[in-house]
Amino acid sequence: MEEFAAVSGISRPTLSKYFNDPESVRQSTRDKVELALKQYDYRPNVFAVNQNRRTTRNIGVVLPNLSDPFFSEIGREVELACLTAGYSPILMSSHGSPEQESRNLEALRSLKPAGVLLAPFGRVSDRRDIERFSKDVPVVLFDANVEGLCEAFVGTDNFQTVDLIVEYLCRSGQPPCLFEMKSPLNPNANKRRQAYLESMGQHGFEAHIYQVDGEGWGFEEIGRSEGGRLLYEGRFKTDTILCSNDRLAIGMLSAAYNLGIRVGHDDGAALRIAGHDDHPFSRFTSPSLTTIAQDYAAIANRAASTLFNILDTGERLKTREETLFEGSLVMRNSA
Amino acid sequence: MEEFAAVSGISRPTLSKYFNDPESVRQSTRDKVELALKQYDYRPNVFAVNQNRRTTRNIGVVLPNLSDPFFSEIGREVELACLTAGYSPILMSSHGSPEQESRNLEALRSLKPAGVLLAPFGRVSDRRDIERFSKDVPVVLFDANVEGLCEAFVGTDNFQTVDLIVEYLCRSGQPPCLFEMKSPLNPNANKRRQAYLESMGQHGFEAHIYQVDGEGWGFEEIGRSEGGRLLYEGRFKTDTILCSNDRLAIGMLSAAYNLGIRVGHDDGAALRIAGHDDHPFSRFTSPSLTTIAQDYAAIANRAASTLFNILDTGERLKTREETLFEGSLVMRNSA
DNA sequence: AAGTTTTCTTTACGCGCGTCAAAATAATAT
DNA sequence: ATATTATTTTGACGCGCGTAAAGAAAACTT
Repeated sequence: MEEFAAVSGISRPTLSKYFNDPESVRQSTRDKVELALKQYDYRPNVFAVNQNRRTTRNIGVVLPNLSDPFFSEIGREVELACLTAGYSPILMSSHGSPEQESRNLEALRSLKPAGVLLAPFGRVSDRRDIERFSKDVPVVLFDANVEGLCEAFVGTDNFQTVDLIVEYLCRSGQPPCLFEMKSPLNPNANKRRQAYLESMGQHGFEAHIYQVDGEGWGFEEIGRSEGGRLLYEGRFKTDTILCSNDRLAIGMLSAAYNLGIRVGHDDGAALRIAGHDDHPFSRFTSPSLTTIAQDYAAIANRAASTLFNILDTGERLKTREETLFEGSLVMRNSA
Repeated sequence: MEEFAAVSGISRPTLSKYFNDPESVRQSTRDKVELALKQYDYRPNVFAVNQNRRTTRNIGVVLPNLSDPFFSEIGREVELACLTAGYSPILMSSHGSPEQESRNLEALRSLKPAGVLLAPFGRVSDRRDIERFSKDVPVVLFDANVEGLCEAFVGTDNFQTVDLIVEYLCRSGQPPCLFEMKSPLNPNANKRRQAYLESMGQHGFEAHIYQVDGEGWGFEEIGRSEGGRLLYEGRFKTDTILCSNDRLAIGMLSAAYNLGIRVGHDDGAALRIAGHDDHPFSRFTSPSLTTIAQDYAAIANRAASTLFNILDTGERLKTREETLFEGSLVMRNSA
């Protein structure tokens, strides 16, 4: 930097100022720097820069599971938003393990991130770890909520979306049963169950909930084996099944196919299956999956901009914000 | 560190030595440090540490597209291998864009990584950028090769895998046609075409290759629209189609379903479809997809250990290594 | 026990940059 | 043209650690 200061004709402290914020120096000097920058391609040493700053321009992006295309897509949106705002996103996947989530936060700590965008596991997350971390670093949650923690939460209004699809299913055929896991990892699943009950009540139909065992992130497999078993045994009270998420639905579609049950909304079909999330693969299932599309982009951008606001003003939010976006019905062939 | 040296009764330089490599100090002092470590939870400042080292213990892991579950799974394996070996993986996705790949390498440069594990785009990658980067940092390629560049390449033997599935298909029914994209981004696709031609020749059958237009990473969509068109027009010369990868096959299965064509290897079926890669979703398609399983774990671990060897010895490989693992046939219901 | 080897302590410098205070300069206002 | 304000320069210190040299201490050898 010393050398670059020499050749650019600008003093080192001013250069330092420039690299921290180009707008903070006079136009004429900015031009000089940028001219020299073209000839000598100097770049400040990341480590030296960050050593002296109390906080960096890094943003931690922590996702529960990158192997799930849902998260990798929303992660991409978030990453992009960080880049656009001049921050450096650091992507971390917790690989389906809440312990890894805590470890990721701990690892982030030493990178002194300016803020963190966290899609937590929810109920399974270690509340204390998240709480402790968010004391030191501003955290905005998205996708899954952890009640009362962190600066803000951005997600989808499950009551709106579930009502949307329940209403559609009731209107177009038999009222739906709900198919879900017995002990959902995800708070959204619980919201959706409540929403289902509420919505069925409003429409004057009896609710039927089918909960199956299964652990971990193998939703498709659970949907296929357990959902298939229920189908085989003829346990569902109606011919319409609303799955708590698309991955369960994908598994159940697979099971139905193997059992020779025709799924769809046309005359020859014996079963309707619907999902939730508009998973990237849901348009390629056989038949294609009727589902609810969450507004990935809106959620990601709002979460990011909420965080950037906190960072810009330099002060935490006085009251915790919760923003819920509406989803939309995606009508395909399975229901 | 000064303070921690005081309370632990160890001099600061020795502490520094300990943190660089705990094995490098005497057992008794190691115990003292670790005892003190429990009471005072001191951790060296990452940035200060890396500022002084010419190279860090960071490993860049660059993948072409995290939205593809194939890559996210192999990425996970690689990450794990790095962690186990005591390195810090830094995951980067190029989001389907070769330009982003170059940008990722450029961004990695300032993090002074000890080495990089790169799954390149292949033909579309910017050879010069990769070449220039690998001059400064040891790079091991995996999944897709870039001829002659970097220290080593680890992947799958497409000639073995394609021959395996071609042989199976020929033996169990009509010989397969090959379905692929016109201008594949990926060198593996080209290898597979060659392998298909070779294998068909060996088995004494006529080869039929169907190449379709389409750009980008929407393989499923291309498989469905273009593959569906070919199916609809009855263009395939045999009733067996080998898709260049699973994602194309998934799209084509979807198309076949929509056209009312029954896919499978039993009597009532009119079409057989096979894929390549054992994509995480291939077991949940309708019907489930017969395909080739690559040995993700072996590839990831070999790529990682090759890199670690280079880092440990401190010297580049004299001759570029190419390691190809064999894949295995996964017989399911689609063929 | 004396000599040898290994490991540790002391002391000191430097990495590349952020940042502060005082002085110098440039831009703007009167 | 002079006073005022905004910006830059000079000079200097410190961040937290790696690392080198020389001497002290501990461990091992025979």
